[in-house]
Amino acid sequence: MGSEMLDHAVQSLREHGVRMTPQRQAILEYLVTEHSHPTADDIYKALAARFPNMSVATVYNNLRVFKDVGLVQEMNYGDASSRFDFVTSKHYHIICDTCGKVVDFNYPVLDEIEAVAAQLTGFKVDRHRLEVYGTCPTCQADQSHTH
Amino acid sequence: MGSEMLDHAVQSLREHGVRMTPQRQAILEYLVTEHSHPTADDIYKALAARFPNMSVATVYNNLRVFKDVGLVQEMNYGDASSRFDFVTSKHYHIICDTCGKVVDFNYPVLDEIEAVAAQLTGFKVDRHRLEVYGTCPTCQADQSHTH
DNA sequence: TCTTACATAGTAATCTTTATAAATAGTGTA
DNA sequence: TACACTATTTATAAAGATTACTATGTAAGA
Repeated sequence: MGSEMLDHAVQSLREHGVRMTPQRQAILEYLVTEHSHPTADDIYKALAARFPNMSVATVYNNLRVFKDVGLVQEMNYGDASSRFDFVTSKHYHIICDTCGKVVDFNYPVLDEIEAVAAQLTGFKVDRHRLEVYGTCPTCQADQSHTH
Repeated sequence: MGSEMLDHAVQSLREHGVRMTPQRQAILEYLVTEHSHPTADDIYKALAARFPNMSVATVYNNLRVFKDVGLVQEMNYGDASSRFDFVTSKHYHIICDTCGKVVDFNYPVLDEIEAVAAQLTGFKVDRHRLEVYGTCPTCQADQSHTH
């Protein structure tokens, strides 16, 4: 299941003339396997055991490559580091203000707002970005206890 | 007109126990007057003439204060600096991928997606964030010339 | 006016991300 | 399989944005 997505991703990279290296493979695997919306540093730390000499720059380089090929989506919240999400199907994100957890949820793609924006502003629209913010169930529970 | 919003903002700050200083006043004025979605550095540079000794930290401190009181919204795109927008009425933003220009456009507030997200994930929803990306008319023209 | 806590200035420090250059290692081809 | 070409990695420096810190200054109420 995950392996299928991985194979597809590798093939997609090959078609773009991107070479496969062990580090690249590992970063990709991590993104496919974990659904944790990791930061570059998360990935770096997670793979430190297998690749003690891997550079942080390698993580960033590869994330950029994946992004350029369209395999990965970069998300940037406020002050913190960017988070990276392996693109599977169309979904939006909801983010916990307290603990930072990111959860996917499905919702029909908002094509209409793109059309309206284009009409009102004269922009040629490429894409949009939508995120919902709030408090996750866990943090809600914590808050009522502490209170 | 702008003065009314300014007065209201100052009053709102007073109610939150925030002191008014010349620097704070100036930063607030700038945000109300300009509709340019400035970065912290934009503001710093714009006020350098009037406040030659003002620190960048002061700009950041005040922007945070304004944000905490709800007067200002912080927007963060990819790698660049955060941009700050004085909150007037409900509107969304469209951003040019080429030159970075930010333009407001009006669209009915998407309350529904908040409700759906809450139901699907169990989050207590607070707000959402929506941005459209594309190419502004100016950059579209430039691109067809260069081509 | 006096007092006190908050704000500012100035600077150092932190954090994230990118740039650079030399060393390394994929991948197609002979 | 060996070679050559070039992308990739590593290591480190550097850049850029934002925050932390501390002494000094100042707004605002008594």
